Amino acid sequence: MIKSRVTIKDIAKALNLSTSTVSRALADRWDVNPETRKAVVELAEKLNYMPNPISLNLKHRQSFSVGMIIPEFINSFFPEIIMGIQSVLEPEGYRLLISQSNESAELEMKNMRSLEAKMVDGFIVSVSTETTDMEYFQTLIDNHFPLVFFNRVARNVPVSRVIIDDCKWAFVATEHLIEQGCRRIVHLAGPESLDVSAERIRGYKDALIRHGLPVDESLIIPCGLLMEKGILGAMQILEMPVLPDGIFAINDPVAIGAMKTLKKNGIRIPEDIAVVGFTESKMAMIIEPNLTSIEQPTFAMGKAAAELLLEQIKSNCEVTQRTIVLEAKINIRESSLRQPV
Amino acid sequence: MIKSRVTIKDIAKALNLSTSTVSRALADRWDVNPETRKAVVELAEKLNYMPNPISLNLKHRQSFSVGMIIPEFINSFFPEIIMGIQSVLEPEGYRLLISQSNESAELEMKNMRSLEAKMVDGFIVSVSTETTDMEYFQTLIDNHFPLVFFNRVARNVPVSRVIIDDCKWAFVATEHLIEQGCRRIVHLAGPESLDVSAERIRGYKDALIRHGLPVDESLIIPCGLLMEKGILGAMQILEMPVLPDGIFAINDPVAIGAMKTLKKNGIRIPEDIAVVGFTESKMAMIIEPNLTSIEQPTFAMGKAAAELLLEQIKSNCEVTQRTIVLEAKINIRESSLRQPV
DNA sequence: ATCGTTTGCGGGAACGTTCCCGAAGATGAT
DNA sequence: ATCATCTTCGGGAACGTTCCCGCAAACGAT
Repeated sequence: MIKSRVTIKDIAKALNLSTSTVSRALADRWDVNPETRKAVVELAEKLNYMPNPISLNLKHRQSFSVGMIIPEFINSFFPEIIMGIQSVLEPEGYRLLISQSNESAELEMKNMRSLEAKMVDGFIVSVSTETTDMEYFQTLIDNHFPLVFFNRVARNVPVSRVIIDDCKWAFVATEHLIEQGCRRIVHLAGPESLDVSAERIRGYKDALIRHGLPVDESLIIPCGLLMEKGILGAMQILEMPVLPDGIFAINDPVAIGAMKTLKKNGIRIPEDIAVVGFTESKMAMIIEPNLTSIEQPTFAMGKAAAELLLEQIKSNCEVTQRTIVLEAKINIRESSLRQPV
Repeated sequence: MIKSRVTIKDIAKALNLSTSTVSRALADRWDVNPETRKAVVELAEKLNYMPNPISLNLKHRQSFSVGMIIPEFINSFFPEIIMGIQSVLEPEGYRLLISQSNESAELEMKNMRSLEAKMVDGFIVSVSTETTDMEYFQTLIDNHFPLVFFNRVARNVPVSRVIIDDCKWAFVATEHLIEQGCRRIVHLAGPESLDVSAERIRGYKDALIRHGLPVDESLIIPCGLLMEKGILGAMQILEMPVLPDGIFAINDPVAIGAMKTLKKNGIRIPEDIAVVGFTESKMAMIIEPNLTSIEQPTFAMGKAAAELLLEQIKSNCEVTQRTIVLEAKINIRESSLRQPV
């Protein structure tokens, strides 16, 4: 490999200077003759000198890279968050190492250990559905290792996080259905292990109670996060003695799976059953009727998470445990529109 | 930051050995007393010693990371490829640094230079639609810098690539429409700057000719890659004096944009116009009717690209210029099915 | 002339690791 | 007993950079 880059030594030798002086000249220090500096800078330019980042890392005992742990990135949710993170990290000279857990706690742990061995300066994490053991995270925190959770946060761990108010927006989604005349609303719930699932159930119940509707636990169907689960959920709905007139789903794929199944069984949406999803996806605009959904500020979320992490890294890891709650919004579309707003 | 890791020195000091001996013991060299080795290994284990990758990088003058340049990753196409790449790179101890060009040649260049400064050991690239200047790539090749293109390859550059036979599969898609009885087939074409666009046009024309159909240049509508472009394309179609009876689109988003517009204008799919997309996406199964599409072997593509690159890196960058052509397949669904197969 | 002070530069250690080379002590052969 | 050989280990340079320290020359002030 002929990748012998120009080093500071080459410049020093060419100009008959010491490496120290060249280093200081390039760093724009005061104790170097303006003419010397000029010569150094010009030669560096000419030779296309780029400082070797690896040796700098060794000096600083930092890798200037951060590890990201996500469950998947086939849906556009996490890619959009990554874009937000990169927009902060890139200008600051940090690299992002992305690692998928495929919803497996074991792989999640393996990836984190691997990234730790690679000396990342911090972690940005969205936990898998399987993750229950918080010991490792706790150890990181105890060692003041920079760590930020987003979206799916670990329970009972004192750590910085970037989230939306899932309860509130589940409330908004459910309330919207009620306003559209729904009186018997099913909730296709997420995995129990996830904090967001519980929060959204809470918001769903709150909305029912607020509007004087009964909370019927049998209307809360544990589903999951995938489209296939939505199909299964819809099949359970079809077997109900009394059909519901509204569905609030944990996310868009589940909502869409349910819609496909219901439609196939001759149920009209939104006339018979109105549907609302969560976490805006491209698919919402493609399914017919278009899906009403809660839109999360993905880019801003990534941005905030990265900023929070950099703050921790740069502040020599003082314990700046903070929770940032971002705003979301509801996109009302045909799947829930029974009457003009 | 209390990230003082255990170093080889710590172990040496604790056991009253030299760093050389500890290094050799951990590297399982022959010239070290079995008892000494045992002591070293055990203490390393106990102290949870992890070799500092940065100092190793400095020694090897390699960063053990590869840069990836992609136009976007909101669609699932590139994420799936990334997964394929990671499956190869991870076990070999290489990191992947992903960088988006947002279809901008300028940003693409900026990102590549930035990654070069970070001393990546190679590049895996899918060029942006804007990229026309191949000089930089040529320079890399001249310097024997490890480089692999996939999917969207640079023209006229002698370099390794991983692709599918776009011409062939465009042929298959078009032929399928012909077999379904289509006689007047529109092609919603991709950006002219892209190699794949030209290849798919060629395959489209070949199929028409092979089946004795006229090639009408006015039926080739330059579109782009986004759903919005598909909508515009469909609007052009609607203004045609004679409507076509089939559409072959450059990709799924364009096909779906077109379908939505056509449906809105009362055109039945596939009865009036049959539609085929390209590069299988999740959306194909969601749009109604479900979209017939050409499915690319994304994971295998990423895997092959990574293997090709590692081969170049490890072989000290000998010029192993190779082109790997992978198989694809057609998924026939309702959007093109006029008669049972 | 003598003494501080400024200005500009170089020496060398350090970051954590590997690896070449040499040096002991033990062992074997003559 | 002598010498070659094997075994086991340590010294030290190197990777590219920064940074602390010290040193010399030039300068001004006394």
